[in-house]
Amino acid sequence: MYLKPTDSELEILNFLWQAGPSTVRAVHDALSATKDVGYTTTLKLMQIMHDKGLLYRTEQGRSHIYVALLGKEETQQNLLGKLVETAFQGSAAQMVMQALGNHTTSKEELDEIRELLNNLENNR
Amino acid sequence: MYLKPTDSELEILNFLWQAGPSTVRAVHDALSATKDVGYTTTLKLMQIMHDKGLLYRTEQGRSHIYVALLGKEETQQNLLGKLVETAFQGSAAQMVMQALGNHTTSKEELDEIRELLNNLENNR
DNA sequence: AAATGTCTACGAAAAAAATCGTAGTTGCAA
DNA sequence: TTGCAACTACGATTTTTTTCGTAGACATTT
Repeated sequence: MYLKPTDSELEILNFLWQAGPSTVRAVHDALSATKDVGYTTTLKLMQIMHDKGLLYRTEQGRSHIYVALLGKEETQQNLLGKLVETAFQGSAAQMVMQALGNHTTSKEELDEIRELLNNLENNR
Repeated sequence: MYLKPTDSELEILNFLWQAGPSTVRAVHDALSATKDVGYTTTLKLMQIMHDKGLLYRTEQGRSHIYVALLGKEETQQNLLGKLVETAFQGSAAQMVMQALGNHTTSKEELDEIRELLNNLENNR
């Protein structure tokens, strides 16, 4: 069964996806750069995530090294799917239109998307 | 300041967007078709949403008629923007690719998106 | 008029998330 | 060896969200 990470958990996962296996200290230092939060809060969150099976950890001297057990793409997929369902009545296209219409997207990115569209239609 | 609706609140908003001004009864009947929840729960939620300024209401005899104060597109935009930021590092294109790659989208929808892409590039 | 049904209001509890203080361990430096 | 720094564990609290029971008001039915 899939467990939807909370917003705080997602912040931690994001860091771990980008940085790879990390200590609580490393995660906390990164988070506290943008957010006012105590060290033990981050620690506790990561402990809870470990309990839930979202993170794996190994001992490293007197500290722990944590690793994300959820894949980045897998998680993005889940969150996205949920949003499409709950806020866009299941229409991914509807959502895509909104996203493209209102965010600034470079020509390169648009081209990339166009290519994807072509592939999708060809493989239909 | 924008208030992010919770998941339950979003369900109610969805109904109101689709059905227009409605009584608690109407909302509840719709929700309870797919979800097991008591009438007073729906009532309370809508009262809270009213307190928060998410819903407007008028008296109608001994009941109330509720109207969504948040626009549908505006809300979709907000939720989407937040997801792009928190789960896709701000890249809408990245998100679009994931969405299109993994959801079933009809040829018509794909064509519509392609057209949007063309317009976007032309107006650059 | 009495009983029944349908509302709202309101308080409170339950559940889920987030926050943080304190205590205890261990390594390292003075 | 004493003290400081960096960890974890854990309990408790706070905040947010969800849920629902009870009470009171007002129509409608019998």
